[in-house]
Amino acid sequence: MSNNSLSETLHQLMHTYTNLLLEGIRQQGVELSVTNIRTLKGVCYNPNSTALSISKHMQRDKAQITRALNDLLAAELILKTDNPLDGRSQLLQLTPKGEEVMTKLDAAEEWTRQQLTKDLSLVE
Amino acid sequence: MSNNSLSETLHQLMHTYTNLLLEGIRQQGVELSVTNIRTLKGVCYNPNSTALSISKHMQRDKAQITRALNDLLAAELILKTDNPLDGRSQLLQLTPKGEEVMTKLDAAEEWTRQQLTKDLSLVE
DNA sequence: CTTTATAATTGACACTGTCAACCTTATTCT
DNA sequence: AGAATAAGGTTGACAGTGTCAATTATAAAG
Repeated sequence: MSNNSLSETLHQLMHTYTNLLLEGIRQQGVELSVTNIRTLKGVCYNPNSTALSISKHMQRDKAQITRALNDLLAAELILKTDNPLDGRSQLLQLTPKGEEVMTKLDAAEEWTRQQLTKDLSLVE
Repeated sequence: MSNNSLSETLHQLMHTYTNLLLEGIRQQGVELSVTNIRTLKGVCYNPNSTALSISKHMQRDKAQITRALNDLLAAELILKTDNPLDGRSQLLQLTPKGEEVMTKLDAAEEWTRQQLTKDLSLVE
């Protein structure tokens, strides 16, 4: 009768989580897509990262990373500096504004986790 | 340093699972998108379902359901019959071909679950 | 110095999710 | 009954995500 497959459970969980996360992010006054946020976090947690290192570390398509980084640059959340070791790539780092956003994201993520836990506890 | 947030974990899990699932589905010779498959399963597990009942049961946008049902109709996996109780809606059911695909999907999903478990066991 | 490999970018496309507008049929209210 | 309102379904439009192939510029190898 009802469908309790792993697949459906995961999709539902992801749907719920993503919408909660976006709500939390908007509450913090941040106007970024989830993809861009993940990329920003990638820059934050990988010092001296390049586009490729983030792509590999996060197992995401490098085209996607390039576009996300452009958005983050336009929003002045990250900086690109020439890589002294390789003229083809640039090193990435957060701007102060990027750091600010990161703390807001941490708060949003923690709020989301609490909301999700709350929802789950209702299921018991 | 590294990013072990719930958000990133969920995204990675979903990415891995979806790709495995698609691989399993293709192995079974089925050429449907995940969305269409989920909708087919919705029809299967909700007898006498209508587009709206599936939309509500799966918490998905009814526009999305309409389009998925059209794809499933075109693939001759489901049938629409006039709803005798409401001239606005139609009842949905699987065709024999749809039933066949469902058994393949069950196999694909089980295979996917095993692959995922295998991957997880490697992490220990 | 030519060939080959790598970092990054760009274009193109499929899939997913969401919202608003719309059409048709039911229902409700006088 | 007839008008107003609600509900089922469809369509159009768009943002976001993921993937692949081709391209450009630089580095490394022979």
